[in-house]
Amino acid sequence: MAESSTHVRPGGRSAKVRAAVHRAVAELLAEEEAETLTLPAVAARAGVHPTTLYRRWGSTAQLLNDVATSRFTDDLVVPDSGSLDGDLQRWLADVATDVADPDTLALMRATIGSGPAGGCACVEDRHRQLGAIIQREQDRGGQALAVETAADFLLGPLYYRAVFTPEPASADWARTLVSTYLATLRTS
Amino acid sequence: MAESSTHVRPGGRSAKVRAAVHRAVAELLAEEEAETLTLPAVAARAGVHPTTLYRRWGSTAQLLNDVATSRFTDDLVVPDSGSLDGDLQRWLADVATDVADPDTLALMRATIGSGPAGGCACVEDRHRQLGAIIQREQDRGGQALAVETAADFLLGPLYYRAVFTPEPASADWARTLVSTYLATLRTS
DNA sequence: AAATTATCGCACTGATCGCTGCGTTAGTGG
DNA sequence: CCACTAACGCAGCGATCAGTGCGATAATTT
Repeated sequence: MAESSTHVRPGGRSAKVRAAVHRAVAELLAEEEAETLTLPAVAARAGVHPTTLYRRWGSTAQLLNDVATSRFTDDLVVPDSGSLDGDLQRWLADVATDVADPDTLALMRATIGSGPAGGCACVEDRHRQLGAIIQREQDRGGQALAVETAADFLLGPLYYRAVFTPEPASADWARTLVSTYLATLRTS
Repeated sequence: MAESSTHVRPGGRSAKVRAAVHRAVAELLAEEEAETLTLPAVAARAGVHPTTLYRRWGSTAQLLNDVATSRFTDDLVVPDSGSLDGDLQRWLADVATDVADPDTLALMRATIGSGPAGGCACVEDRHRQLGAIIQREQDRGGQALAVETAADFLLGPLYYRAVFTPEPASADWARTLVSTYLATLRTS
């Protein structure tokens, strides 16, 4: 409603505040328990007045959602290795490395706990990237894979290990996972 | 430290308070956002004085961990269907049904967000059950499977769907997952 | 049955959170 | 360069949270 009347102002200061707040959230989650992640605490760490946070984000849930969406959305274009196998190996290894970082993991946990939509914000972009890889294979003349099924078998175990087990998966493990998955496709 | 001098007292009242508090946590998580899950709020819902919660649990993180451990630990013995396939199908379908419940999901999200050990508390017992099923197959003379790998392929996609996607998996989908997994084992 | 002690309820205090007007600063368009 | 307005800082106000002695209750032991 009235989307033309609200002039968004992404200029210097707003962007700077936003970046400082995002960094503060990441830092606090990295060093302390999620319990202490309150708006005044984030404001103090970011060197920003608490009022700003109450106005722009309103609650820690919305703030976390914003941070997570921003953090887990990269314009990264997966390099074309020429084959589906190569593309998936490289991509999933990168994802595994990213998820293995304790700080990243802390952000994911907090975001998941902030609400029902929290989990989606963490993997939304990964789904998009996986879809792009599969689409590329299809354009190459290869088989057409279901994105959902591929996500279940590739992202599923990866994120499961990260969130539900004491130690996350490695990049090598991710590559093995891709090989196993593709082998399954050939035999079925 | 002096573990023999502190007599644990699981008698009537303590157990009653504990049950009321656990129920209150589940109720509040089911109907409200996780943000409002504070110790006084839980106490009010449970009809218990807040002081009791501060003394026995100390923080919402520890309380959630206790509730989750209790909730996701059932002495349920998986019925012996005679085959690994049957055992797994039945068991994973039950797990899927359990995880598909919105209230259960809310408890899981909150527990994950409460700390690094939160996720483990949710699946610890599932791992134990899976191990028991695999051990039974081995005793039957069947193949010896790695529990970790089986968990990756079975629990992984299931919990991934539940936590990271808008709608969780169904029992039928879980059964299909078991079939696919066992087929993979035969061809490798 | 009486003594013991773990556990809970009550009253109370400081600290902090969530939030709201109001003035000021700094990007944006003419 | 100037007007305009979105965004931020400041001061301050309830409300609630986290935590602490102290007495009462009830489970356990002797």
